[in-house]
Amino acid sequence: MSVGDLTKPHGAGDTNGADDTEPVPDRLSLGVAARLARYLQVLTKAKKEGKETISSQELSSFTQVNSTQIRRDLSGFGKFGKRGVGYNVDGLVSQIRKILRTAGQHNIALFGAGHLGRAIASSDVFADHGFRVVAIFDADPEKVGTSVGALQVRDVATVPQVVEDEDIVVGVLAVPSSAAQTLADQLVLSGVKIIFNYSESLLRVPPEVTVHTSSPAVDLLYALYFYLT
Amino acid sequence: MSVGDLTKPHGAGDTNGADDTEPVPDRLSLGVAARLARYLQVLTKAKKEGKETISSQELSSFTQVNSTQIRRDLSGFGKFGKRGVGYNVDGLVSQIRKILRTAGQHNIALFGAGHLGRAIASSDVFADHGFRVVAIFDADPEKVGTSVGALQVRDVATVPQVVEDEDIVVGVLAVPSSAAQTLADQLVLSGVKIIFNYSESLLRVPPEVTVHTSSPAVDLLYALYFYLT
DNA sequence: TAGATTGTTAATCGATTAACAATC
DNA sequence: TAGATTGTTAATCGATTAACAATC
Repeated sequence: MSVGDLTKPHGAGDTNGADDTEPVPDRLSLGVAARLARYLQVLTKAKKEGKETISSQELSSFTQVNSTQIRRDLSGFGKFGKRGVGYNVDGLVSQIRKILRTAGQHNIALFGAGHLGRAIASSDVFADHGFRVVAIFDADPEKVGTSVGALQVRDVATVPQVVEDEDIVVGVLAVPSSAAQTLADQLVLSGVKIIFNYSESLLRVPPEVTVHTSSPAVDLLYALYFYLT
Repeated sequence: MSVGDLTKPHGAGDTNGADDTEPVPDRLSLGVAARLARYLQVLTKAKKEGKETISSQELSSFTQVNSTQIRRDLSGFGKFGKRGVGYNVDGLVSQIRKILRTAGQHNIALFGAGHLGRAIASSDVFADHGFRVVAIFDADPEKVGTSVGALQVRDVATVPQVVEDEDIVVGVLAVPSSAAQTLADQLVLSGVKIIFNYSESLLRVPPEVTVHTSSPAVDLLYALYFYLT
């Protein structure tokens, strides 16, 4: 993923007047996109807890993002809030989904049927955001054919076929380091453009493919630093 | 964690001249700290793969951070690289650890002995960065006393005692949403200041406590957005 | 030497935030 | 109405990056 050319400020160049949803600009800046995704996470949880309305101040306390910035981020796309009241949780969720263009369903292939793989498959973190785990693979022949939730573990040899048949957009690697690069190569060959890496290895992929490496320890280091100082 | 007052630029106010390590400023800016932690993650993996030297360009390709910025981030603290060669991996790891003040060992208590808990306990993501899981808890009486790796699952009633005895700095919640807030409350009462939340719930904690919520789906949404546009 | 890569400058651009009028 | 919270302005400050001399 190149980072150099995504900087058009959101909302720039709008020419319409009295609507309450501005046209979504071509491309959000990296920061805005990241924050919107973050708001969405909190909103989704808030919705589960039955909250109907949320203020920028509340969103701020859960996201660590300044409340002015939250209002600014949102007001760039329309007037979603009610003064004196806050934002409607449901409404805001669908607005942000629209802005992030992730209102649809996206299919995930999961690699590794160990503890981590099973944890991911049974969790609804992904499901809440429109991602569905539609296939699980494991290199261990003994695991192939066994069930994980409603899915049967598949043989990794069938990856290209399954990617095509199931319209898979994201590959999630919950496998040992030793297996990760080979699987990444297969995913790339099969046309998958987004790889989520939970393994310890550094993946080498072509520039058009995005690898996101999970980094709980990095996040911890970061939190610890601000705790220690 | 308040975000408003951490903005002193790194390296500002230095008065020394001809050393190769500048004094570490009082507090890194949020961005620099986050990036340094990120570099550390890649360096740690590179080290495992036997790499002795790494260039800012290589670091850039694995971190998505511009190579100029990497050089700039590092040169703020000293001249760690060799022109024409790059950075020594080992050396850079210890320099960054020193800058982040996380060179020591820090103890973690893990909550939840399900799939996710076991995956975390058996992984070395944390161990690689000096974090050690020293206690595992579970609310299920049937699991208490069973083994997870070298550790025995403990009763959650013993949390305050264990936090004190084992000098626990971080609590990691790998439990269902329904249990998360209660455990967070207990951790706060026991004096733990950093909570890592893998559950689906929004945790309410006092301002001096930092909650980091894991958000793979948020990261995916973000990646997907830039893939779709 | 020739090639590579750092360290650093200088300029730009976006992010951040306090403050407050508008208004629910 | 009184209280609360949004939407927006205006000003500041930090992040970002191209470019290149220094030097391994």
